[in-house]
Amino acid sequence: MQKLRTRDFNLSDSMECGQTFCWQKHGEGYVNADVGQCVYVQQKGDTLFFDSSSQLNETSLTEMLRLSDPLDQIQGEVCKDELMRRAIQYAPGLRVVKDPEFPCLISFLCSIRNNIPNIRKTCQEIRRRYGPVYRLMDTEFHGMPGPERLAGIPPDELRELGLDWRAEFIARTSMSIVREEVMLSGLCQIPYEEAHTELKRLYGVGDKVADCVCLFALGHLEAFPIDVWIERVIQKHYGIFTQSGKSYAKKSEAARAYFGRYAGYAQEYLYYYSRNTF
DNA sequence: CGGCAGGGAGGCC
DNA sequence: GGCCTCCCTGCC
Repeated sequence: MQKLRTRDFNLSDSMECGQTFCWQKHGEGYVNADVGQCVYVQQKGDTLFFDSSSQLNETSLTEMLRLSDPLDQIQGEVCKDELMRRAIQYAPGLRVVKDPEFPCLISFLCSIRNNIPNIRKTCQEIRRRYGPVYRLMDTEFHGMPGPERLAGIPPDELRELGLDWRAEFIARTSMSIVREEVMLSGLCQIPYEEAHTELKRLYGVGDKVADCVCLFALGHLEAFPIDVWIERVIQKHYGIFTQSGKSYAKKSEAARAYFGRYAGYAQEYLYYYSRNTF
């Protein structure tokens, strides 16, 4: 096990807040097998203990967990009101993750009108049946298959994994990636709006899923995904976000204008806080 | 007046 | 949630 000292970071809050389906609880820590290898991390106090199936340096882990994000500054900038102050206080060590693009995209296609346990289950079923196997800590872990593999599976076969009608989204989106109709790599270097528009060209990817990929995989920290929970928070506390229009685009744009360049972090704090306390 | 873009509503997957 | 279709509105 390697060691990495951290500050202002809480692993379990970051893993359990609902932002990632690439990381899974394992023993006293969490495992991510979707990065071309298998990575294990656990936290004791301010120290992270980590291990991996091939090799992983501190820099890579720092990127995956966004440990270099200036959290003090971020929280200072998004803390615009009393509710946000409480939401930050509820999980001050919560950081946005940086998950790999394709697995993140697939997991959020699985999330469409689905509950978290079932999202985890269906994602894991895809990994178990089609993904590469890694060995770590005397245990086998399956990672998310790549687009080439997924595109070759008949939608009906995917459907039976519990994916139902989402299978069509996954099959067609995977095919589009294989055909390079949309280039996932590269979307982190172009502006958020352009990446969002580009992602929506994929069949099954709408405003919300595109924002999740922008935030959790591409590092576009201004992305503000609006799901039913965040929508409730908006209705109850941020009526101002609906003043210039009730469409998704207008509301998320208003949230970005209000919270600023780190609106995605604000969304995470609000999401986690509201789901666990309201 | 017509044509057409944009947003809301409902049904279906 | 996303897609599709229908319908209303607003605009030049």
